Amino acid sequence: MSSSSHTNNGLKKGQWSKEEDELLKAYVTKYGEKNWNTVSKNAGLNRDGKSCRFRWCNHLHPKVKKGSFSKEEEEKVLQLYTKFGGLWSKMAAEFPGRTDNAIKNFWNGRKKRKRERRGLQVDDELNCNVESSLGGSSSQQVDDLQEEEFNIPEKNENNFRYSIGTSGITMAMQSNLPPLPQYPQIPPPMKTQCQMSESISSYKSGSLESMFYTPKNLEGSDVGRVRSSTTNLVDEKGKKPISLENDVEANHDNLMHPADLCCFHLSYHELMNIFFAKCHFQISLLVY
DNA sequence: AATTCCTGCAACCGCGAATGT
DNA sequence: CACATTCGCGGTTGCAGGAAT
Repeated sequence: MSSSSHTNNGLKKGQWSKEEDELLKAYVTKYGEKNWNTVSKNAGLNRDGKSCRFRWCNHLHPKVKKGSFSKEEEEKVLQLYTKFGGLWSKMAAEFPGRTDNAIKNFWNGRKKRKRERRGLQVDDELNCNVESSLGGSSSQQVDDLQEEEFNIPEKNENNFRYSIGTSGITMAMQSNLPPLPQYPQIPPPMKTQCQMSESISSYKSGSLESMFYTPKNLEGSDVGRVRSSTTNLVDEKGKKPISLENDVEANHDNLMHPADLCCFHLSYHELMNIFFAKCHFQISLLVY
């Protein structure tokens, strides 16, 4: 993108000059934010109407806040993402001072870095290979993620390896587990729409995200298949694959609320184990 | 000091929805 | 009702400047 480039109809493209900003600001302040094509003509700007609108809405509007996101703002973005998914304009509507474009840039920037660090292909994320978590390579991967994203200190390192990251909490238990602590009894899990037929507690490891944010459509609804090797998550029609990352980020509507967890025969001990180990993390971190 | 790499972010593009004629 | 125009959104690109080598 060159600051001096032009479109094929002679309109200017690229970076805005101070003079152009002043012209646009003066015009919009006087005549208001409408009919952007006439703004570009009448304000003496050799710019596309869309470009004028974008410049005003994202930079010149007096309510636009510039600069990097504070810690509080980062947390707010996270909250809004869990609420709206990738609907940037809706997020911006509840985020005074920040535009949809700014929020989108912030989010995509983080996501890009995260992916590059992990060195994962999207296809890899389609697979939640239960066995491989015990192997070593993938636990190294989650360790890296853990350190880089959240800086979580290891506890009981000889017995547990767990991590919280994009695809949720991954936990690989090794063979010499200590006895589980005693927790108050809870009623047996209820069977609901998913009708998982086996106890998920029999897994040695897996992605906790699949427990909390579970696609309503789990191909085949067959725990045996899930356990044996690969979990294929698909959309409502059962055709389009859903990556674990996209479970939350792109297919928010297809996800079950954590409150629907009762559809699984999930081991209470296993859940408690994870919660007590990492209780200072909010579940919302799972989508980060 | 020069070069390469990385990151943030401004801006463009295509598309669908809304509105006007 | 049909078509044209405008608007707004989300995805993507690529520049600029700082950091690392």
